[in-house]
Amino acid sequence: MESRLLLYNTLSRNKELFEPLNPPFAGMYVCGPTVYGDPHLGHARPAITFDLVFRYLQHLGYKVRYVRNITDVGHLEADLDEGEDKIAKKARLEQVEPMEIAQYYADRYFLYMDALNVKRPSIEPRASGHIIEQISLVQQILDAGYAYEVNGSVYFDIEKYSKTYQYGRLSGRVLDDLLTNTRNLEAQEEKHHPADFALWKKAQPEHIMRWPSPWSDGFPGWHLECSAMSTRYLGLQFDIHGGGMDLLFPHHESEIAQSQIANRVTPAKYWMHNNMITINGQKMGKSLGNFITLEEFFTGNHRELLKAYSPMTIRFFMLQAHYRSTLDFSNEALEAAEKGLKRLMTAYEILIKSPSPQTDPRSAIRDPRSPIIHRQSPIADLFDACYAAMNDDFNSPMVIASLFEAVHIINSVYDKNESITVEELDLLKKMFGIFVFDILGLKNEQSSDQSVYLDGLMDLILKIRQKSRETKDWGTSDQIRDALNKLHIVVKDGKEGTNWNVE
RNA sequence: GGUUUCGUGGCCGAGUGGCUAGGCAGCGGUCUGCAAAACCGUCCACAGCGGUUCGACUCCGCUCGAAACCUCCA
Repeated sequence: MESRLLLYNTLSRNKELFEPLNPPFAGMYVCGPTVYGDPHLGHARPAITFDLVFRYLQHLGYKVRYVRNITDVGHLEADLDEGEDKIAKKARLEQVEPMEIAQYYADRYFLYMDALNVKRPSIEPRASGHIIEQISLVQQILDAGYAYEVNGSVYFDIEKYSKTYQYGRLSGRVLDDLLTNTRNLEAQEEKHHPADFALWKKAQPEHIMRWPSPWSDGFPGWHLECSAMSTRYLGLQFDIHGGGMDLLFPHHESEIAQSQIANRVTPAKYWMHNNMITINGQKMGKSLGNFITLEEFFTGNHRELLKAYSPMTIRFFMLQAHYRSTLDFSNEALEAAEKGLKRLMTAYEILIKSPSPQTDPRSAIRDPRSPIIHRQSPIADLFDACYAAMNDDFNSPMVIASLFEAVHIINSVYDKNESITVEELDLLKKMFGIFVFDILGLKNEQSSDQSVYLDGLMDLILKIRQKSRETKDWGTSDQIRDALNKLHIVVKDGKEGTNWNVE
C-alpha cells in the first residue's frame, strides 16, 4: 500500500512526511524508565505511544530497530543528599545492592508492559553497561573544546556552544532567559554558566554507584546515556527520537548539543513527544504523590479507584486519545473505555464465531451518512479511513471511530440478517485483524481460556435450559442463567438462539 | 516572569472555513416470558469579546481560565 505517513516533528513544530534515512530500515530511540519505582500510568503512556509507532512502521514494511534504554545509573537528586542518585538512595534505604533495586524494578517494568501488550523493543540497553561509551563521549566533547573540568567533574560549556549553535532550538528557549531564570544551586558554583550541565560528576565518598574515569571516580551526567547508547546502536544519525514532553528540556535539548559537538550532527531527524497523563487536571508524577501504579489499576487497590481495570482497558483508554494530547484520568472515563472495548470485542466474536450471515452479491450495506452510490463498499471506505488516520500522525482515536462504525455494520448485519457480500465479510475480518490486533495491539480478554470441555458442557446445559424454556418453566430457566452468571458466564437469549460468553 | 500547549455537549475525547466524529451516560421506541445484548430515533457543544470572510467552532487579535517545562520526573 502506498503510504504517506506524516508525523509531527517537535523540531519543526510541523507534521512532516516520514522519509527514513536508509529505507527500508528505520531507527527509533525512546527514553525508557529509570528503574527505581513501580511502573505507573505515566510509564504506560510513552510505552504504548511508541509501541503504536513501532507496530505501524512494521506494518508498513519498514525493518525497524527500536531501542529503548533502561536507566539504572540514576540521575542526580538535586534537593537532598546532594550528588546521591535515585537508585543509590533507594538502595541505602532498603539495605540492598543498587543493582538489586534496578533489577527488581526493571523486571516489574517488563512484567507490566507485557501485560499491556507492549512489544519488547529490539534492544533494551542499560546505562550501567555503557559507561565506557559515555566516558569516551565526554572525552570527545572535551577534546572538541566544549567542556571543562572542575574538581573531577566535567561540565558542558553552553556559552561557547551558543556562539555557533542554537541551544534551545528544540524547546524554543532563549539562552538569556535560561541565564536569568535558572535556580541557583550550590553545585553550580563549579559551573562557569548556570545553564551548563554535568557530563561527569565526581562521586562523594558515601556515593556507592561509581566508576573510574580519567577525571575522577564518579558517574555520568544524566543526558549522556541516551546519546551514547543511541549512537552505539543506531549510528550517528537515526530517524525517530521519542520520549515524554517533560523530557524536552533540558534532556533532549542537551542530547542534541552533545551529539552536535561529538558527532557534528543532529542525532535524530524526527523528534516525537507524547503528552502527559493528568489526574484531576494535574500531572501524575512521583514527586506529586498522586500517581497510581499499574498494579493498583489491575487490582483496583487504590483509594482513587472504584474498581479494577484490566490491562486492555488501560491500553484502549490511552489509544482513545491522541498521543500529543493530555489525557485526564477518571473512573468514569475508564469505565466508558471498558464498555467501549467490550463492544468492539463482542462484535469481533460475532464476526468470527457466528454462522455466516446471508451473503449476497448485492450488498445491503450502505453508508448511512450518504445516499451517494459508492464506487467501492463503505467497508472499504472505513478501511481506507483507518490508514488515513494512522498516516496522519498516528491518529488512533480516529482509527477507533472507524472501527466502531464497522461494529455498527456488523451488528446490523447479524441482528437484522441483512445481506452482505462475501468480499465485505472478509474485508471486515481483515480490518479487525490488522487494526485492532496488529496495530492497536489490543487483545481479546473476554474469551481467553475456553476449553473444548467448556464448549461441550455449555452446549449440554443450554440444551436442557432450552427445553425448560419451551415448556415455559421459567423458574428452571432463570435458575440456570443465574447460576452461570455467578460463574461469570453470561447467557443471552436472541432471536436465533442463545449465546454465551465468559466475562 | 519566560517557553510550550490547551480551553468542544452530563463525562471522555477527535476533527474541520460551509457537509455525521466516536465511545460512555440520558430520553423515546423495536425485539424479548423476563433479563441482557442489539437495532431505530432523539436531546445536550465548540470559554468570552472583537476582527477577517458571502459564511468561523475552525483564521487573526484581545480578555479570562488551565496545564506542562524552566529543578529529578514518562
